Amino acid sequence: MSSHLFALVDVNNFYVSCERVFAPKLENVPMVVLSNNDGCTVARSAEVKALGVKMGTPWFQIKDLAKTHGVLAYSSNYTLYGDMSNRVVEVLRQFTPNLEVYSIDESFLQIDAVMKHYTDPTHLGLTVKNRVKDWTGLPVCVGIAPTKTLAKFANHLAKKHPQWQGVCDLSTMTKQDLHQWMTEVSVDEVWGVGQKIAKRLQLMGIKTVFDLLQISPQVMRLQFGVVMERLCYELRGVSCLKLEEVSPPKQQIIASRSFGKLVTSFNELSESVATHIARAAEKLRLQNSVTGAITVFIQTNGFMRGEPQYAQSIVVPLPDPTDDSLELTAAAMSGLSKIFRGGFRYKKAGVVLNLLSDKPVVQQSLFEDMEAKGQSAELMKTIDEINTRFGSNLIKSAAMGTKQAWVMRSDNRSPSYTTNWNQLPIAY
DNA sequence: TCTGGGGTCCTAGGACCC
DNA sequence: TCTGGGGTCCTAGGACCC
Repeated sequence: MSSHLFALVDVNNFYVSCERVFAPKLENVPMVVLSNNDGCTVARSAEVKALGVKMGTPWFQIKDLAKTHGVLAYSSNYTLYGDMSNRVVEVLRQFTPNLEVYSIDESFLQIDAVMKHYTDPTHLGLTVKNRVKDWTGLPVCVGIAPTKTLAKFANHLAKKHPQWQGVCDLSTMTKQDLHQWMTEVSVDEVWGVGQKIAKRLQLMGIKTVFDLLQISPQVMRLQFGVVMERLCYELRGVSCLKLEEVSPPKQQIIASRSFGKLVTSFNELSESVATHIARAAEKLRLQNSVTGAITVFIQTNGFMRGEPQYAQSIVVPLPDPTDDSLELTAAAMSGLSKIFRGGFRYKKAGVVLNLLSDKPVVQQSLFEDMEAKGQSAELMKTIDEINTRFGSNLIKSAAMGTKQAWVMRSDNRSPSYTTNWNQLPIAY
């Protein structure tokens, strides 16, 4: 098996750092960046994190604390952040073309092929970090490991332990040291473990990353599903998640906003929906795409207990796929009129453009068809693997549709196992 | 004894991410 | 009083067809 080496490069406190590049006097000043309507904190400086302010905390809840500690608050400027993000990626591309832009402030680099230019992975990491700082003014941390999930973990360690100067390489670490670090980090820090799963893990007595490492991936598969199974393999150093160099085409475009004030009338809602359609349609044309159906949704403020709640959405199919604002607006209005109810105070409205997939329309399902299309080898392998893992002839046949692959159990309870075709674990 | 069974598409909802 | 916006993937189950 070929072994990989991934580096995750992540800008520290991205939005805050962007603001600081253009206003150096903000360096070391406690500050936050706020979301739309100045509702939530979406970025916190290190000083504010140290005060215990969590990501996403509503601004009104920390206003007093902010006053006491002289915390400055900035409204967000996404144009600026997008521009800075591009600059960082340009610098990273100097190191390798094998790069995945994972989010506005994070990129994965596959670095095995370029390691020969460096004394060790840490050397590469430090070089990356320093060059990004020199060329963009932004501070980054680098996590290096044989899988993406472990690289995430390494990045987390790099951020928490300044003595490493922002670079943490797990690939050359001894097993004992790695396990020691894993016992010191809570399992909810793992990439892919959110609130709900963390809670269930807690109940099972799994508290640290190391605890999770002790459970076999097959067992976790039965309890939690295929995503968790992959995660467990990744923690063990078995790479299941590939580098996604070319970002797949979007499946949907969303435009939505909360209202500054609650609104009650159809007219107010229709005005905002029209605005959202205009923004979404612009994005749509920008990527030369068309939509075959749009979703319109409206909702009241779920935080207001005791207030009558209403949330509804509707899918409006379009007779012909289009990117035309007028047609889309007309469709959206007809949808809105169907879901609008008077007597409620609305907080949010939005639209979703459902993009047409360029995947083949249905491939008739049976296995022989796949054989003809030359897709059976991989499928057979997968079936074998599943049968081996579950210790019996669980799988009878398999098929593939537009979005999913599924397999039939030999006991005819079907479909027992469906999964996104491209997302099957690729290594064991 | 067992009320048809297999195949496909679609939607809703849950979970996660930044 | 005041609680973001934009995405992805996976699964279960209903509708429908023959």
